[in-house]
Amino acid sequence: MRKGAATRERLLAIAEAAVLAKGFEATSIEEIISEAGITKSGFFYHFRDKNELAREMVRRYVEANDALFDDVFGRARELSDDPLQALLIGLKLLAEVMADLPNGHPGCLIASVCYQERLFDREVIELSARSVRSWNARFRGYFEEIAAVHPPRAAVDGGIIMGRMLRDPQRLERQIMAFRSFVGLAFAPAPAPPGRGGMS
Amino acid sequence: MRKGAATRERLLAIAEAAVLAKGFEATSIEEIISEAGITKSGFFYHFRDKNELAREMVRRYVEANDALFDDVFGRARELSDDPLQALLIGLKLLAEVMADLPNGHPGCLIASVCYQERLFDREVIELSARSVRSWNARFRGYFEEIAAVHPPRAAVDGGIIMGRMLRDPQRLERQIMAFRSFVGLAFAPAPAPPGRGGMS
Amino acid sequence: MRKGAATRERLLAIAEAAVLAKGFEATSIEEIISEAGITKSGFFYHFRDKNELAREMVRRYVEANDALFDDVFGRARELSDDPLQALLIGLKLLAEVMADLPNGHPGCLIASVCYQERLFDREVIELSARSVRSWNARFRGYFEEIAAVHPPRAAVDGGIIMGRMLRDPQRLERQIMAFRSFVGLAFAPAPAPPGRGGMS
Amino acid sequence: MRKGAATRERLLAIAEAAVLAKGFEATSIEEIISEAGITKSGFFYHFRDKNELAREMVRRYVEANDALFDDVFGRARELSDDPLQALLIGLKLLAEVMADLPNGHPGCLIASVCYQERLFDREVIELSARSVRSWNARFRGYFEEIAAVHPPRAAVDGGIIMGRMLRDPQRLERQIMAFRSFVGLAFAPAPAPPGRGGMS
DNA sequence: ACTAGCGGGACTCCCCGTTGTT
DNA sequence: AACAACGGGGAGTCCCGCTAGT
Repeated sequence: MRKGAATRERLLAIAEAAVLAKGFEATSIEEIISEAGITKSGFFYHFRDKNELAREMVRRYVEANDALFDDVFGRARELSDDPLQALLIGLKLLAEVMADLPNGHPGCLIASVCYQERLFDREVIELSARSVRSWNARFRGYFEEIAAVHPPRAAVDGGIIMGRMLRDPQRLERQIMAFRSFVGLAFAPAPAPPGRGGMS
Repeated sequence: MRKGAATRERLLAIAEAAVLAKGFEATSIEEIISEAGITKSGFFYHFRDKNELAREMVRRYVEANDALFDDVFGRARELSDDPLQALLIGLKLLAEVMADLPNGHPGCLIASVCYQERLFDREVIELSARSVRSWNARFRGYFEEIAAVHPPRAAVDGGIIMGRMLRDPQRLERQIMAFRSFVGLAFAPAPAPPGRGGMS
Repeated sequence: MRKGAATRERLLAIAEAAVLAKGFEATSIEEIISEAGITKSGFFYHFRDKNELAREMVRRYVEANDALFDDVFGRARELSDDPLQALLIGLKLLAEVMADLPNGHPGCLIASVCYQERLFDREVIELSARSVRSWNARFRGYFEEIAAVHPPRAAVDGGIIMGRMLRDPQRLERQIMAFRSFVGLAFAPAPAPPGRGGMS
Repeated sequence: MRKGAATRERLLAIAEAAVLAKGFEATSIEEIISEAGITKSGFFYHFRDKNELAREMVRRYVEANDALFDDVFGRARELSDDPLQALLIGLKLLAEVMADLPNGHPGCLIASVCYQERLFDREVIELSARSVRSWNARFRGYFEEIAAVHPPRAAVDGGIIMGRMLRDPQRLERQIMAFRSFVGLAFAPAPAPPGRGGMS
């Protein structure tokens, strides 16, 4: 019972690393178990099939990620009462965490899933989509808190990956426009941001 | 010879769609040829092996993408002499192109390659990296032109995917910091329209 | 110990149904235990291996069958002193029993074994053969009793299955000839009701 | 094209022999190909999967059987104008054919299928049922021709196997009753067959 | 510019049975 | 009387690529 849980955890960790490097289909069970030092029977005792492995892998990743975000932005919150300052501090902390990873960020498991969506069952891709939506909600929440204090000057959101994951075709368009307004802000003479009418 | 080129093109198109949906490893030659209506021998007449298919697929994708960018930003250039205005117009045009795609952007083949890098030979991933670098160079060029005219207020660039593709672990950190400065700009003292947020 | 016997009996019943539907090899232990609601270890507590299950299954089936025959023909005997009448009564009773089974006769386990003989150890197929021989002996006995009273007009016995089970290649030939003499009798000059025909 | 058909035929013959000896599930593809002297790839070139093998195997068996019956009873017909005599001759010829088989009748593939029905797809079991029905129809036809000339004295038909194959639970009951009337005929004083009222 | 037929080698999944524990 | 965890060993499927033809 105790040993079983440890084995299971090891399998998930090994699988995650392999999937990030080669994709899900290209990651064979044989290779996972050979690294874990058990046999196929052991693997199939813990996971009924490869898709159950995927499910648990994604679940694990999402949980870890949420915990990290909660931790980072929670600590940031304690350092400043101004929500804008808190977010900026949080992002700085996050950047530091990422910078501390030994060989770069291993990559986003969700993005990997998204580019092989046909391989996974409903549950896995719903899990992924839900997780993306929760990140979205988190930042939207922060922005609304900030907007209540500081008047905003521009709007942002997703990208190609989010558009795929959430099945929202307009998201890419909005994202390009957001980048555009960022460019506008970055180079604009201090006040007077680029308005819609004056440009296209 | 004419018929051959058409068959080859069909194979590449079918393969690209399948790879975007399921990844490269999960896309079998057998499935491509069955959709193309030829036999395996026919496939191997056109491509010596699966990696040559990948190579030509990526080459095709990069060329189409570069042509699109050249077209969009070239036309934008003709509409304004100010490089900042030109970039903003170009991005607007790009967003329109993306919005016109029937069922959303099919996804980025390069990103797909990036998340399965172990599967491809040197040439394919170099091709991809070169392409990413060229997009980078393109925008850097634009930014430099702009900076020569307008004093900049912040700096930008990549993300997780770029970091992976170009093997530059610090890029993610820089990207988070860029997003951070964007947030700083967006809410800095100055009036403007309200917005929502997110991250890719 | 009481609970154990019940579990064991349940296992045998589930196994018998599954074997009749799919054959012995196709009936996995895993599926039996899942239907019985226990684990594999529980199964191996009751049966040392799969062949012991087969043995006990066949033994159980043969015993039940013999008991049924003893009962039916025993009761028939009490109803008439003439052995021919007794046999005819017994067959009628048997037909009634079969007609009362809810969804038809489940099939003959012995026939099933016979068509997968390579899968079983000596003991199982000997058990089966002995059982077939005992049915044979039973009917031969009845026939001899009858022949002592009524002069016979023809002779009968086995079929393909019996031929296989008893390893007697001539049996099929004899069976066809028996059917032939039956046909001869049925249509021989003498009045009687009309009929339809077939063959097993 | 020529070589392919020969290989395919060999595979079918080997498979049939093995299935008759051990059942379908217990007959592994590996063992078939090893006897045929080719590799698994060769096998899967000819049959998409194991069930397609089963389908073609049954189809082949039914065709051969029908051809044999047509031949035997056709020849019998030419030897006598009386349908009863023709059937009796045909059965004699059939018995001779069976007796000439080197090591006894290999067994009935249809019976084998019938005892593992859960393993096969719809098409296979329908094929089998259709074939059984066609045997039935054949004999019924003969009997009707005969009955038109000779007044019949009893009725017959199927058995356990037919009951299973055709999903007709009453068939076994009728079969026992047929055997009963046969016994009655065999031992009855020449005329006056056993009537219903006088016995049960 | 293709096709038929097959080799060789995974990969997923499953299955029977064992060992240690309760 | 039964469970957790795993060993060892295929079975069936599929896939990439080659050769010989046409």
